[in-house]
Amino acid sequence: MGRPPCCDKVGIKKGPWTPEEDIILVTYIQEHGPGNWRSVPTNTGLLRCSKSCRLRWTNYLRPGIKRGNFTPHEEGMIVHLQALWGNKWAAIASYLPQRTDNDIKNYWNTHLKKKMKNTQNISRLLEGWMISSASHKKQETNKDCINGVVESVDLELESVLAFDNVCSWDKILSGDCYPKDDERKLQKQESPTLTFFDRWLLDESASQLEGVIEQQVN
DNA sequence: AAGGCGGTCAACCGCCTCGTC
DNA sequence: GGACGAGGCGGTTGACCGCCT
Repeated sequence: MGRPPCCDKVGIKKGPWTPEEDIILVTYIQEHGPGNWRSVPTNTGLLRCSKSCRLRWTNYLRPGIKRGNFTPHEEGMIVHLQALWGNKWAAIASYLPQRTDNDIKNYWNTHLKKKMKNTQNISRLLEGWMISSASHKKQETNKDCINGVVESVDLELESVLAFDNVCSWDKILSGDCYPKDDERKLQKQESPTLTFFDRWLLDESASQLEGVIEQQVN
């Protein structure tokens, strides 16, 4: 016998919240404050599970939530923190107080994971070329060239993980680099119109790969 | 015009953690 | 120390939307 559900499923409404339900929930929380979610459905008459009420509040209705596009800085923070901690979305969200863990998780799954995969694929492709070129006459030259590209990929990765060159990787690992310091430093910088990944995928990698391919052909 | 398809994101599910008794 | 309950968390789902054919 497993644990009983958090609330009686009979008569519980599911699916998207209506504006009326939102108003009821917000009004109640403004009067009583968030917490004691178990009593919220009973006291408000909402036909929602207590968990659903909490989730609606924390992910959507809570004041101070920033919606819309993520800035390059936020993107860099997410990539960096995800690399450090893995899928600890709540911990990552604590460094981005205007974003919810759900938002960050969705953004990672729909945008960043794809970009990271592209980067890894290109890196793997280059390594593959390195192996296949072993029998080639220009083996050493190619190897050096491809090694250089792979190295630059690593360096770029390191730089983005280090908040776009604001903080060194060593410092981050040692815990000497905190988001608030970086925010101040970043405020002095021009905001790039493209993210690192966009720039890298569009420009840097394209031109470098062209060079490698040209060498392979020649 | 309409059906297919993929991307996005709000919401749900079930497990985990922590506090209380 | 263990049972129980509430809240927290991460993975997953499904509705919706826009684009493509």
